Amino acid sequence: MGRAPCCAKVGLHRGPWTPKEDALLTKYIQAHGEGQWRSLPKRAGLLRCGKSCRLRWMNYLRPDIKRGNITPEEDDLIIRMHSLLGNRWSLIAGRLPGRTDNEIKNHWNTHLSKRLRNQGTDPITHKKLSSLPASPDRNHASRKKLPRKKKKGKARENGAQAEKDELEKKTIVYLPKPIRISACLSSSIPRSDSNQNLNSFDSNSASGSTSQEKKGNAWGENNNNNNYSDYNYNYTYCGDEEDQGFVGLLEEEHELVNGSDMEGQSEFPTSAEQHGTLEKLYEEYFQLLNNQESQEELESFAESLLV
DNA sequence: AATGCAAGCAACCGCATACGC
DNA sequence: AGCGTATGCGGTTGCTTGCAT
Repeated sequence: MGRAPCCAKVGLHRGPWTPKEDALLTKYIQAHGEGQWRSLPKRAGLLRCGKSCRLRWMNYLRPDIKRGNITPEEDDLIIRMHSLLGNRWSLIAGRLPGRTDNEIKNHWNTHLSKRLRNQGTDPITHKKLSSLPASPDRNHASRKKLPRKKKKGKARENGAQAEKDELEKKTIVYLPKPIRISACLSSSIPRSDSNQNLNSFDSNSASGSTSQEKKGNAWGENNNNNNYSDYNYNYTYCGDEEDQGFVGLLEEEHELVNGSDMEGQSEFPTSAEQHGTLEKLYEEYFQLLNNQESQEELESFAESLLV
């Protein structure tokens, strides 16, 4: 179906944001809340496209964002989550309060994948690399050797995608595709009312959240009663084939197994508790990894990451 | 001090999907 | 049911910075 570009490209600013633009955007969102990204720039007096505003806000300006200093614990959790979820950066970010999907993605591409490779682990499959040369790294080192081109675009359909497809054929790892829960639940939550759920946004909740959860309080009010329901809202898992795929994925992690009661996994901690979120999750996962008795528990843990 | 290269990261782009009409 | 719009996500690009030569 035809689709209008997200913005008229003419006359709009691009590239790095200036402090003035940041201030305008912040001020506007403080006053009016998030959402309505398309019309926001105009109302806020910004010469940016809505997409750009959203991204800037989500990845940089939100008050709850932690920047830099990714801890070894976070690293480890990212690696483990990646082994379960693949490149679902927003889902991974959703379990790391204050981290954005972009930050995690960048961190992965620049540090973690490299580290895994150095440790003899394939960063894509998380399996031990054979003696074969490592798969080509698509990050800077390799890319910089090529002349810079203005255009990208269909890269996915071309070389990169072909390479990826080839890899997937070899590894046969079927990842579940997250879908919006409203497709599965009869009582869907309306999406674009910027005044709804004002209290549901946890100022410490992760990025990668949907507009739904982000509406409202980004300013630290209502820090009690926080919830992470956006993932309940946004992602559920209701495909049979893909279920099997996911199980298949888990089965490849043979050592995985039993552990704690996963009841309540969908209940995330309040902001007061969030400091322990990462630690708890990590511990839970670690227990599962080390307990060889029940694969089901691990599966349910993994599913809880999606639901 | 100047230059080139690599790393890091912010931002852009296209696509997928939900939703409203 | 079909179409158009809004939003979110992941892949990719390109600018900035730091380091090596």
